[in-house]
Amino acid sequence: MVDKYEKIIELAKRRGFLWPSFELYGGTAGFYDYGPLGAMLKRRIENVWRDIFVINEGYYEIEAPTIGIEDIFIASGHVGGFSDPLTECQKCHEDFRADHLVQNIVDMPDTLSADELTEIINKNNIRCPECGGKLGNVYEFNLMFRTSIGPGSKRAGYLRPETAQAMFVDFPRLLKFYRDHLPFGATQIGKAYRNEISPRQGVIRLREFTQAEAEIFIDPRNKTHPGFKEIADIVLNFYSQEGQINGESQQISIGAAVNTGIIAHEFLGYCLAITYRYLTRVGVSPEKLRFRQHMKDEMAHYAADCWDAEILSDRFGWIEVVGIADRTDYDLKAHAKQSETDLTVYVPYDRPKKVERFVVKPNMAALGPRFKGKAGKIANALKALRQEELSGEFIELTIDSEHIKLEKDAVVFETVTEEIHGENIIPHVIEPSFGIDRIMYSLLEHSYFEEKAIEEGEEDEVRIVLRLPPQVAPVQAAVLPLLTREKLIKPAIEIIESLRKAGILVTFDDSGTIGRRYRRNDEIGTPYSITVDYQTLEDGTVTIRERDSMGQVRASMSDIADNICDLIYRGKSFGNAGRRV
RNA sequence: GCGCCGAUAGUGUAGCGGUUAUCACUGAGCGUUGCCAACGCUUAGACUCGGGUUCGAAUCCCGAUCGGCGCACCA
Repeated sequence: MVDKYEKIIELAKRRGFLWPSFELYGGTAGFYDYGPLGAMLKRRIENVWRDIFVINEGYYEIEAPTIGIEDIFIASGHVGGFSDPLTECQKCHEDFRADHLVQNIVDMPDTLSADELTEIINKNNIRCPECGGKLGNVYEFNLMFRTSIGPGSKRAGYLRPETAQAMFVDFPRLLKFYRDHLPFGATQIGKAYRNEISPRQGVIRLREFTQAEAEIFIDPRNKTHPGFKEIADIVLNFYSQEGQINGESQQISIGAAVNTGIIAHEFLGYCLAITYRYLTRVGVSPEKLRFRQHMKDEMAHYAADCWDAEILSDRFGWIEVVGIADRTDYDLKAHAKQSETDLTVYVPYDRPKKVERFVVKPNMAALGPRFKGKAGKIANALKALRQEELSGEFIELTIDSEHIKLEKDAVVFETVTEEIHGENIIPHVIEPSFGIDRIMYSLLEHSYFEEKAIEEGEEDEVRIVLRLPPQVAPVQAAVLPLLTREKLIKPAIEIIESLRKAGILVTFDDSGTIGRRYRRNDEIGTPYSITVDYQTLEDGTVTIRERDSMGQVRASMSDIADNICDLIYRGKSFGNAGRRV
């Protein structure tokens, strides 16, 4: 049985969307090349993402190295947490999580090093749970690709396992760029790398893949979104925590989902909405799309709420293509700690707050000469005292088990009223994270149709057509002379030139019959075919043929580029592109 | 990593120890062709890799690689 996955992969290979990498040398699992059409399709998918997140939401794009230094991934937890301690049975060669094997013997097995785990296994004579064989030395399998920076191996570098970290690391710069105002966001589209143990399923699980991520920094006390009203009525297919327990999803509006607490807050709801708009705009079928909430135990401990956009695929079922999480202040805190840098935002109050503060000022001019080296300690001890303790005739202190008695003029204190104009807060981070490769595969699958040709007397001809949205189709128009005649080729070339000047990717094809050429273009999703015939020579008109309906209109050659641009980018209906034929 | 199955032109396939590796589609060229995979002629193109058995291997055996499925893994 040939399923849709096989058909897509076969088409993708044959027509130049996806090729296994290094195929000449036998290929390597987990790597794919994007061929000429695939690269263009991917670029267009990314550009729609840019249009939404960068241009319309205003989250500027940055570009950081794909290699990161060790500190970053210590802070992010990938150095310590993105690996598992494994031990292999010497007899049956089964791999086991070493920390799981010793969890009944020691308290915190996940804090132990590989060597410590090996020792514990040997001491306690732990054997293979499967066959009772001897277990080998414990080793850390980290899913990051490690390399070294510069000569030697002193400075470790890692290929980034996600694009997100750069936005956290650049936080102080971004904050200045956005002139100290929350909320703001930054995005990145780029490669990420994970050394998967056993990648499979084509482009669904890759060792090198493309992410499009946004990190949006918001005020933790205000998780509303100014654009929420505008999207509140959008109905999505929700698969909530509760829904998963009951095994059913529900169709409700985002507004209702936020009001009833299914979605934690407006900002996440808004991100779900733009994710929905994005995915359907690039060609994902809405009925094969759902938003699944992470279960409590599935969510990272620091996350406030997390939703995945999942797409239904023929072979793999529901696959995760987008993750949308409220990561709270976890990442900024982690980097603040690791870098010993303040990663907070000063947020002014609407009105300054009056705060009463008790201020103690030790009289250092008196304490210094009298206590010499101890003066500092005494001063600090004085500052810690309360008003009652300072108000007596004498002040008594014990410093380093030495009793000290001071006159009351050793210190001045007062209660001052200060105006506080704001405070430093650690923003919370909303992270929509898109897997571009998976999205591209999904929309190939959702765009792929086989149609029975309706010609009479013909055998069961099947028309393969890729119904990609015109704005992401790699080839946007084909120009076809009806016959291979010099007279017809000449105007065709003129048309090609005008389309190219307008930024339209266009192909020329005069090989084979016109029907064959239409079919070739249907298969790669070319939305429009422009055919030059003998009437063109008489009145300067051509036919435009629409991929999906196979209908045709006759339109003027003189403004053909504008006409095609309107069809592709500006939502002009095909019927308005010319006179029906 | 483990187990099972598989790998032949661009694609899909036949061949399962013995000529020059089958067929279809596809691609290219020429002719023909007045709008949906027409036709004729010409032409291009493959046994995943490495060992072994054998007089002889695409075919049998072993290993590797890749792919599919199941297990494990998927912060």
